[in-house]
Amino acid sequence: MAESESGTVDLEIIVQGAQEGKKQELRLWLRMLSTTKLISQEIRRRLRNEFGATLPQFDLMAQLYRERDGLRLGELSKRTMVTNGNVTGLVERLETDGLVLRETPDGDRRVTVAKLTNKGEELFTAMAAAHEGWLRDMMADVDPAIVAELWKDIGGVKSSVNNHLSGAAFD
Amino acid sequence: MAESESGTVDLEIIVQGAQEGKKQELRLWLRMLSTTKLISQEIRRRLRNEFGATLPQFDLMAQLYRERDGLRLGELSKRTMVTNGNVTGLVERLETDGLVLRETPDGDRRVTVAKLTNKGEELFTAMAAAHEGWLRDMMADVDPAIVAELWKDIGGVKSSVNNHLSGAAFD
DNA sequence: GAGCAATATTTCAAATGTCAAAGGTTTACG
DNA sequence: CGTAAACCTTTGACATTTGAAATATTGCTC
Repeated sequence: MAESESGTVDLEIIVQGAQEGKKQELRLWLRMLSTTKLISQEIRRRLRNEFGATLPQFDLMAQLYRERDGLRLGELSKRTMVTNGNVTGLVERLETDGLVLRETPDGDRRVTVAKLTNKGEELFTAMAAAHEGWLRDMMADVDPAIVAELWKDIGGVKSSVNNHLSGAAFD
Repeated sequence: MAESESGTVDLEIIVQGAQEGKKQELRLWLRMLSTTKLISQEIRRRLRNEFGATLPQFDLMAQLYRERDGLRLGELSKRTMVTNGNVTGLVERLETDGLVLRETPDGDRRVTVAKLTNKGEELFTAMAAAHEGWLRDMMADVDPAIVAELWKDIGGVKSSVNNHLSGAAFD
Protein backbone atom coordinates (compact mmCIF):
# COMPACT_ATOMS: atom_id res chain seq x y z
CA MET A 1 0.00 0.00 0.00
CA ALA A 2 2.74 2.51 0.87
CA GLU A 3 4.80 3.59 -2.11
CA SER A 4 8.48 4.32 -1.67
CA GLU A 5 9.15 7.87 -2.80
CA SER A 6 12.54 6.92 -4.19
CA GLY A 7 11.56 4.02 -6.42
CA THR A 8 10.90 4.11 -10.12
CA VAL A 9 7.60 2.89 -11.41
CA ASP A 10 9.16 -0.30 -12.67
CA LEU A 11 10.81 -0.98 -9.38
CA GLU A 12 7.57 -0.38 -7.58
CA ILE A 13 5.87 -2.92 -9.73
CA ILE A 14 8.60 -5.44 -9.11
CA VAL A 15 8.57 -4.90 -5.39
CA GLN A 16 4.84 -5.02 -5.30
CA GLY A 17 4.77 -8.17 -7.35
CA ALA A 18 7.23 -9.88 -5.06
CA GLN A 19 5.86 -8.80 -1.71
CA GLU A 20 2.36 -7.42 -1.66
CA GLY A 21 1.15 -9.39 -4.62
CA LYS A 22 1.54 -12.61 -2.74
CA LYS A 23 -1.99 -12.95 -1.59
CA GLN A 24 -3.67 -11.27 -4.54
CA GLU A 25 -5.31 -14.49 -5.61
CA LEU A 26 -6.61 -15.05 -2.12
CA ARG A 27 -8.00 -11.54 -1.93
CA LEU A 28 -9.66 -11.94 -5.31
CA TRP A 29 -11.19 -15.21 -4.27
CA LEU A 30 -12.60 -13.80 -1.05
CA ARG A 31 -14.11 -10.91 -2.91
CA MET A 32 -15.59 -13.16 -5.59
CA LEU A 33 -17.05 -15.38 -2.94
CA SER A 34 -18.62 -12.61 -0.87
CA THR A 35 -20.01 -10.87 -3.93
CA THR A 36 -21.51 -14.07 -5.24
CA LYS A 37 -23.05 -14.81 -1.85
CA LEU A 38 -24.49 -11.33 -1.72
CA ILE A 39 -26.13 -11.60 -5.13
CA SER A 40 -27.33 -15.15 -4.46
CA GLN A 41 -29.00 -14.14 -1.25
CA GLU A 42 -30.76 -11.25 -2.91
CA ILE A 43 -31.99 -13.42 -5.76
CA ARG A 44 -33.06 -16.12 -3.34
CA ARG A 45 -35.04 -13.66 -1.28
CA ARG A 46 -36.83 -12.26 -4.32
CA LEU A 47 -37.55 -15.65 -5.85
CA ARG A 48 -39.03 -16.73 -2.57
CA ASN A 49 -41.08 -13.60 -1.98
CA GLU A 50 -42.37 -13.12 -5.50
CA PHE A 51 -42.61 -16.67 -6.82
CA GLY A 52 -42.38 -19.05 -3.88
CA ALA A 53 -39.45 -20.79 -5.54
CA THR A 54 -35.88 -21.52 -4.50
CA LEU A 55 -32.69 -20.70 -6.38
CA PRO A 56 -31.70 -24.31 -7.09
CA GLN A 57 -35.17 -24.94 -8.44
CA PHE A 58 -34.89 -21.92 -10.70
CA ASP A 59 -31.49 -23.13 -11.85
CA LEU A 60 -32.75 -26.56 -12.65
CA MET A 61 -35.78 -25.25 -14.50
CA ALA A 62 -33.54 -22.94 -16.54
CA GLN A 63 -31.67 -25.96 -17.86
CA LEU A 64 -34.87 -27.76 -18.72
CA TYR A 65 -36.26 -24.69 -20.44
CA ARG A 66 -33.39 -24.74 -22.90
CA GLU A 67 -33.99 -28.37 -23.76
CA ARG A 68 -37.62 -28.83 -24.47
CA ASP A 69 -37.14 -32.55 -25.05
CA GLY A 70 -35.96 -32.88 -21.46
CA LEU A 71 -32.68 -33.89 -19.93
CA ARG A 72 -31.43 -37.00 -18.23
CA LEU A 73 -30.82 -36.52 -14.55
CA GLY A 74 -27.10 -37.07 -14.96
CA GLU A 75 -26.97 -34.35 -17.59
CA LEU A 76 -28.92 -32.05 -15.28
CA SER A 77 -26.43 -32.84 -12.57
CA LYS A 78 -23.50 -31.76 -14.75
CA ARG A 79 -25.13 -28.60 -16.01
CA THR A 80 -26.28 -27.38 -12.63
CA MET A 81 -23.03 -28.50 -10.98
CA VAL A 82 -25.03 -30.36 -8.39
CA THR A 83 -24.52 -33.95 -7.30
CA ASN A 84 -26.69 -36.76 -8.62
CA GLY A 85 -28.31 -37.40 -5.29
CA ASN A 86 -29.25 -33.79 -5.04
CA VAL A 87 -30.89 -33.71 -8.45
CA THR A 88 -33.09 -36.61 -7.43
CA GLY A 89 -34.57 -34.67 -4.54
CA LEU A 90 -34.89 -31.42 -6.46
CA VAL A 91 -36.75 -33.06 -9.31
CA GLU A 92 -38.94 -34.94 -6.85
CA ARG A 93 -40.10 -31.75 -5.18
CA LEU A 94 -40.66 -30.00 -8.51
CA GLU A 95 -42.68 -32.96 -9.68
CA THR A 96 -44.82 -32.79 -6.56
CA ASP A 97 -45.53 -29.16 -7.40
CA GLY A 98 -46.50 -30.11 -10.94
CA LEU A 99 -43.69 -28.09 -12.52
CA VAL A 100 -41.66 -30.98 -13.87
CA LEU A 101 -42.41 -34.53 -14.94
CA ARG A 102 -40.23 -37.60 -15.09
CA GLU A 103 -40.33 -40.32 -17.69
CA THR A 104 -38.23 -43.33 -18.53
CA PRO A 105 -37.45 -43.75 -22.24
CA ASP A 106 -38.21 -47.13 -23.80
CA GLY A 107 -34.69 -47.69 -25.05
CA ASP A 108 -32.88 -47.59 -21.72
CA ARG A 109 -34.69 -48.15 -18.49
CA ARG A 110 -31.78 -46.99 -16.37
CA VAL A 111 -32.47 -43.48 -17.52
CA THR A 112 -34.87 -40.88 -16.17
CA VAL A 113 -35.63 -37.83 -18.26
CA ALA A 114 -37.04 -34.71 -16.67
CA LYS A 115 -39.13 -32.18 -18.61
CA LEU A 116 -40.89 -28.96 -17.78
CA THR A 117 -44.67 -29.15 -17.70
CA ASN A 118 -46.74 -26.34 -19.17
CA LYS A 119 -47.19 -24.98 -15.70
CA GLY A 120 -43.45 -25.18 -15.18
CA GLU A 121 -42.78 -23.33 -18.43
CA GLU A 122 -45.15 -20.56 -17.51
CA LEU A 123 -43.67 -20.11 -14.09
CA PHE A 124 -40.14 -20.21 -15.40
CA THR A 125 -40.82 -17.64 -18.10
CA ALA A 126 -42.12 -15.22 -15.52
CA MET A 127 -39.25 -15.88 -13.14
CA ALA A 128 -36.62 -15.56 -15.87
CA ALA A 129 -37.85 -12.16 -16.95
CA ALA A 130 -37.84 -10.89 -13.39
CA HIS A 131 -34.47 -12.48 -12.70
CA GLU A 132 -32.85 -10.72 -15.63
CA GLY A 133 -34.27 -7.42 -14.46
CA TRP A 134 -32.99 -7.91 -10.93
CA LEU A 135 -29.49 -8.44 -12.24
CA ARG A 136 -29.65 -5.34 -14.41
CA ASP A 137 -30.81 -3.39 -11.38
CA MET A 138 -28.17 -4.74 -9.07
CA MET A 139 -25.40 -4.02 -11.57
CA ALA A 140 -26.83 -0.72 -12.67
CA ASP A 141 -23.85 1.26 -11.36
CA VAL A 142 -21.31 -0.82 -13.27
CA ASP A 143 -20.13 0.50 -16.61
CA PRO A 144 -21.22 -1.86 -19.41
CA ALA A 145 -17.65 -1.95 -20.67
CA ILE A 146 -16.56 -3.21 -17.27
CA VAL A 147 -19.29 -5.81 -17.32
CA ALA A 148 -18.00 -7.07 -20.65
CA GLU A 149 -14.42 -7.04 -19.43
CA LEU A 150 -15.30 -8.89 -16.26
CA TRP A 151 -17.10 -11.52 -18.28
CA LYS A 152 -14.01 -12.08 -20.39
CA ASP A 153 -11.52 -12.05 -17.54
CA ILE A 154 -13.55 -14.29 -15.29
CA GLY A 155 -13.63 -16.66 -18.22
CA GLY A 156 -9.85 -16.65 -18.02
CA VAL A 157 -9.99 -17.45 -14.34
CA LYS A 158 -12.37 -20.30 -14.99
CA SER A 159 -10.08 -21.78 -17.62
CA SER A 160 -7.11 -21.57 -15.33
CA VAL A 161 -9.00 -23.24 -12.52
CA ASN A 162 -10.15 -25.98 -14.87
CA ASN A 163 -6.55 -26.66 -15.82
CA HIS A 164 -5.47 -27.07 -12.23
CA LEU A 165 -8.13 -29.26 -10.70
CA SER A 166 -7.18 -32.30 -8.69
CA GLY A 167 -10.28 -34.26 -9.67
CA ALA A 168 -12.63 -34.12 -12.63
CA ALA A 169 -12.64 -31.44 -15.32
CA PHE A 170 -15.51 -29.28 -16.48
CA ASP A 171 -16.15 -26.91 -19.33
CA MET B 1 -23.11 -11.48 -32.52
CA ALA B 2 -23.14 -10.58 -36.24
CA GLU B 3 -21.60 -7.19 -36.93
CA SER B 4 -23.08 -5.09 -39.69
CA GLU B 5 -20.40 -4.55 -42.33
CA SER B 6 -21.65 -1.04 -43.06
CA GLY B 7 -21.54 0.43 -39.54
CA THR B 8 -18.81 2.56 -38.06
CA VAL B 9 -17.11 1.50 -34.90
CA ASP B 10 -19.16 3.93 -32.88
CA LEU B 11 -22.35 2.75 -34.45
CA GLU B 12 -21.41 -0.83 -33.75
CA ILE B 13 -20.97 -0.03 -30.13
CA ILE B 14 -24.28 1.74 -29.99
CA VAL B 15 -26.09 -1.07 -31.73
CA GLN B 16 -24.39 -3.62 -29.58
CA GLY B 17 -25.24 -1.71 -26.46
CA ALA B 18 -28.87 -1.47 -27.41
CA GLN B 19 -29.42 -5.00 -28.65
CA GLU B 20 -26.82 -7.55 -27.69
CA GLY B 21 -25.74 -5.87 -24.50
CA LYS B 22 -29.11 -6.44 -22.96
CA LYS B 23 -28.25 -9.60 -21.15
CA GLN B 24 -24.64 -8.81 -20.38
CA GLU B 25 -25.33 -8.60 -16.69
CA LEU B 26 -27.06 -11.94 -16.76
CA ARG B 27 -24.18 -13.52 -18.64
CA LEU B 28 -21.69 -12.08 -16.20
CA TRP B 29 -23.68 -13.37 -13.27
CA LEU B 30 -23.94 -16.87 -14.67
CA ARG B 31 -20.22 -16.95 -15.28
CA MET B 32 -19.42 -15.60 -11.83
CA LEU B 33 -21.68 -18.18 -10.28
CA SER B 34 -20.30 -21.16 -12.15
CA THR B 35 -16.71 -20.08 -11.57
CA THR B 36 -17.33 -19.61 -7.88
CA LYS B 37 -19.00 -22.99 -7.65
CA LEU B 38 -16.08 -24.60 -9.43
CA ILE B 39 -13.51 -23.11 -7.07
CA SER B 40 -15.63 -23.83 -4.01
CA GLN B 41 -15.98 -27.46 -4.95
CA GLU B 42 -12.26 -27.83 -5.43
CA ILE B 43 -11.47 -26.18 -2.11
CA ARG B 44 -14.11 -28.24 -0.34
CA ARG B 45 -12.68 -31.45 -1.74
CA ARG B 46 -9.16 -30.57 -0.65
CA LEU B 47 -10.17 -29.37 2.80
CA ARG B 48 -12.00 -32.61 3.29
CA ASN B 49 -9.27 -34.88 1.97
CA GLU B 50 -6.33 -33.17 3.60
CA PHE B 51 -7.80 -31.80 6.81
CA GLY B 52 -11.16 -33.46 7.39
CA ALA B 53 -12.80 -30.06 7.57
CA THR B 54 -15.63 -28.39 5.69
CA LEU B 55 -15.59 -25.05 3.92
CA PRO B 56 -18.06 -23.33 6.27
CA GLN B 57 -16.01 -24.48 9.22
CA PHE B 58 -12.87 -23.09 7.62
CA ASP B 59 -14.69 -19.84 6.95
CA LEU B 60 -15.86 -19.52 10.50
CA MET B 61 -12.46 -20.31 11.92
CA ALA B 62 -10.89 -17.71 9.65
CA GLN B 63 -13.06 -15.04 11.23
CA LEU B 64 -12.18 -16.19 14.72
CA TYR B 65 -8.49 -16.30 13.86
CA ARG B 66 -8.54 -12.59 13.11
CA GLU B 67 -10.15 -11.77 16.42
CA ARG B 68 -8.26 -13.54 19.11
CA ASP B 69 -10.63 -12.22 21.75
CA GLY B 70 -13.45 -14.06 20.09
CA LEU B 71 -16.62 -12.93 18.38
CA ARG B 72 -20.24 -12.87 19.36
CA LEU B 73 -22.33 -15.29 17.36
CA GLY B 74 -24.28 -12.49 15.76
CA GLU B 75 -21.06 -10.88 14.60
CA LEU B 76 -19.91 -14.24 13.24
CA SER B 77 -23.19 -14.52 11.41
CA LYS B 78 -22.68 -11.17 9.69
CA ARG B 79 -19.08 -11.82 8.75
CA THR B 80 -19.65 -15.26 7.36
CA MET B 81 -22.91 -14.19 5.72
CA VAL B 82 -24.67 -17.11 7.30
CA THR B 83 -27.89 -17.00 9.31
CA ASN B 84 -27.89 -16.97 13.09
CA GLY B 85 -29.45 -20.37 13.37
CA ASN B 86 -26.79 -21.81 11.16
CA VAL B 87 -23.97 -20.33 13.19
CA THR B 88 -25.34 -22.03 16.29
CA GLY B 89 -24.98 -25.47 14.76
CA LEU B 90 -21.65 -24.72 13.17
CA VAL B 91 -20.12 -23.58 16.43
CA GLU B 92 -21.67 -26.52 18.25
CA ARG B 93 -19.95 -29.00 15.97
CA LEU B 94 -16.63 -27.19 16.16
CA GLU B 95 -16.90 -27.16 19.93
CA THR B 96 -17.51 -30.90 19.94
CA ASP B 97 -14.28 -31.31 17.98
CA GLY B 98 -12.41 -29.13 20.47
CA LEU B 99 -11.56 -26.46 17.90
CA VAL B 100 -13.71 -23.70 19.33
CA LEU B 101 -15.06 -22.85 22.75
CA ARG B 102 -18.08 -20.82 23.81
CA GLU B 103 -18.33 -18.54 26.78
CA THR B 104 -20.85 -16.07 28.11
CA PRO B 105 -19.36 -12.76 29.25
CA ASP B 106 -20.29 -11.56 32.73
CA GLY B 107 -21.61 -8.24 31.56
CA ASP B 108 -24.35 -9.51 29.29
CA ARG B 109 -25.75 -12.96 29.59
CA ARG B 110 -27.66 -12.75 26.34
CA VAL B 111 -24.36 -13.01 24.51
CA THR B 112 -22.29 -16.01 23.52
CA VAL B 113 -18.70 -15.44 22.43
CA ALA B 114 -16.85 -18.04 20.37
CA LYS B 115 -13.04 -18.35 20.41
CA LEU B 116 -10.53 -20.61 18.75
CA THR B 117 -8.84 -23.09 21.06
CA ASN B 118 -5.13 -23.79 20.70
CA LYS B 119 -5.98 -26.88 18.76
CA GLY B 120 -8.25 -24.78 16.58
CA GLU B 121 -5.52 -22.24 15.93
CA GLU B 122 -3.05 -24.91 14.94
CA LEU B 123 -5.43 -26.55 12.57
CA PHE B 124 -6.49 -23.26 11.05
CA THR B 125 -2.92 -22.10 10.49
CA ALA B 126 -2.15 -25.25 8.57
CA MET B 127 -5.34 -25.04 6.54
CA ALA B 128 -4.88 -21.36 5.74
CA ALA B 129 -1.40 -21.90 4.34
CA ALA B 130 -2.60 -24.74 2.15
CA HIS B 131 -5.68 -22.80 1.12
CA GLU B 132 -3.64 -19.85 -0.08
CA GLY B 133 -1.44 -22.16 -2.09
CA TRP B 134 -4.40 -23.86 -3.73
CA LEU B 135 -5.70 -20.52 -4.91
CA ARG B 136 -2.36 -19.51 -6.33
CA ASP B 137 -2.24 -22.82 -8.16
CA MET B 138 -5.74 -22.58 -9.52
CA MET B 139 -5.19 -19.04 -10.77
CA ALA B 140 -1.68 -19.68 -11.99
CA ASP B 141 -2.59 -19.01 -15.62
CA VAL B 142 -4.11 -15.62 -14.87
CA ASP B 143 -1.92 -12.57 -15.34
CA PRO B 144 -1.33 -10.85 -11.97
CA ALA B 145 -2.41 -7.55 -13.52
CA ILE B 146 -5.71 -9.16 -14.44
CA VAL B 147 -6.07 -10.51 -10.92
CA ALA B 148 -5.63 -7.02 -9.54
CA GLU B 149 -8.04 -5.56 -12.04
CA LEU B 150 -10.65 -8.20 -11.30
CA TRP B 151 -10.33 -7.48 -7.62
CA LYS B 152 -11.00 -3.81 -8.23
CA ASP B 153 -13.84 -4.28 -10.70
CA ILE B 154 -15.61 -6.93 -8.69
CA GLY B 155 -15.43 -4.45 -5.85
CA GLY B 156 -17.38 -2.12 -8.09
CA VAL B 157 -19.97 -4.80 -8.73
CA LYS B 158 -20.28 -5.45 -5.02
CA SER B 159 -20.85 -1.77 -4.32
CA SER B 160 -23.48 -1.53 -6.98
CA VAL B 161 -25.29 -4.57 -5.66
CA ASN B 162 -25.16 -3.20 -2.14
CA ASN B 163 -26.81 -0.02 -3.37
CA HIS B 164 -29.68 -1.88 -4.94
CA LEU B 165 -30.69 -4.42 -2.33
CA SER B 166 -34.31 -4.78 -1.37
CA GLY B 167 -33.53 -5.77 2.21
CA ALA B 168 -30.57 -5.19 4.50
CA ALA B 169 -27.28 -3.58 3.48
CA PHE B 170 -23.77 -4.92 3.94
CA ASP B 171 -20.26 -3.60 3.53
C1' DG C 1 -26.19 -66.95 -22.29
C1' DA C 2 -23.70 -66.39 -17.70
C1' DG C 3 -20.89 -63.38 -15.56
C1' DC C 4 -18.97 -58.89 -15.10
C1' DA C 5 -17.72 -54.23 -15.93
C1' DA C 6 -19.85 -49.88 -17.04
C1' DT C 7 -23.66 -46.72 -16.64
C1' DA C 8 -27.54 -44.24 -14.32
C1' DT C 9 -30.19 -43.26 -10.58
C1' DT C 10 -31.56 -43.62 -5.82
C1' DT C 11 -30.83 -43.92 -0.99
C1' DC C 12 -28.60 -42.74 3.29
C1' DA C 13 -26.15 -40.12 6.91
C1' DA C 14 -24.35 -35.93 8.11
C1' DA C 15 -23.71 -31.04 7.39
C1' DT C 16 -25.18 -26.63 5.78
C1' DG C 17 -28.69 -23.34 4.65
C1' DT C 18 -33.07 -20.32 5.15
C1' DC C 19 -36.87 -18.48 7.68
C1' DA C 20 -39.92 -17.87 11.41
C1' DA C 21 -41.05 -18.42 16.06
C1' DA C 22 -39.73 -18.95 20.79
C1' DG C 23 -36.51 -18.24 24.84
C1' DG C 24 -33.93 -15.57 27.77
C1' DT C 25 -31.67 -10.83 29.07
C1' DT C 26 -31.09 -6.16 29.20
C1' DT C 27 -32.60 -1.48 28.70
C1' DA C 28 -35.68 2.20 28.81
C1' DC C 29 -39.62 4.53 30.22
C1' DG C 30 -43.52 5.88 32.86
C1' DC D 1 -40.60 -0.93 40.46
C1' DG D 2 -42.72 -3.09 36.45
C1' DT D 3 -43.71 -3.56 32.06
C1' DA D 4 -42.67 -3.01 27.26
C1' DA D 5 -39.34 -2.69 23.72
C1' DA D 6 -35.03 -4.13 21.99
C1' DC D 7 -31.46 -7.47 21.64
C1' DC D 8 -29.16 -12.09 21.21
C1' DT D 9 -29.33 -16.84 20.66
C1' DT D 10 -31.59 -21.12 20.10
C1' DT D 11 -35.01 -24.12 18.25
C1' DG D 12 -37.85 -26.30 14.70
C1' DA D 13 -39.47 -27.29 10.06
C1' DC D 14 -37.94 -27.84 5.74
C1' DA D 15 -34.71 -27.50 1.58
C1' DT D 16 -30.21 -28.06 -0.25
C1' DT D 17 -25.69 -30.06 -0.29
C1' DT D 18 -22.01 -33.59 -0.41
C1' DG D 19 -20.02 -38.24 -0.52
C1' DA D 20 -20.45 -42.95 -0.33
C1' DA D 21 -22.97 -47.05 -0.65
C1' DA D 22 -26.75 -49.54 -2.69
C1' DT D 23 -29.85 -50.66 -6.86
C1' DA D 24 -31.01 -51.38 -11.24
C1' DT D 25 -30.09 -51.85 -16.08
C1' DT D 26 -27.28 -52.37 -20.08
C1' DG D 27 -23.48 -54.02 -22.83
C1' DC D 28 -19.57 -56.80 -23.41
C1' DT D 29 -16.87 -60.98 -23.34
C1' DC D 30 -15.95 -65.58 -23.57
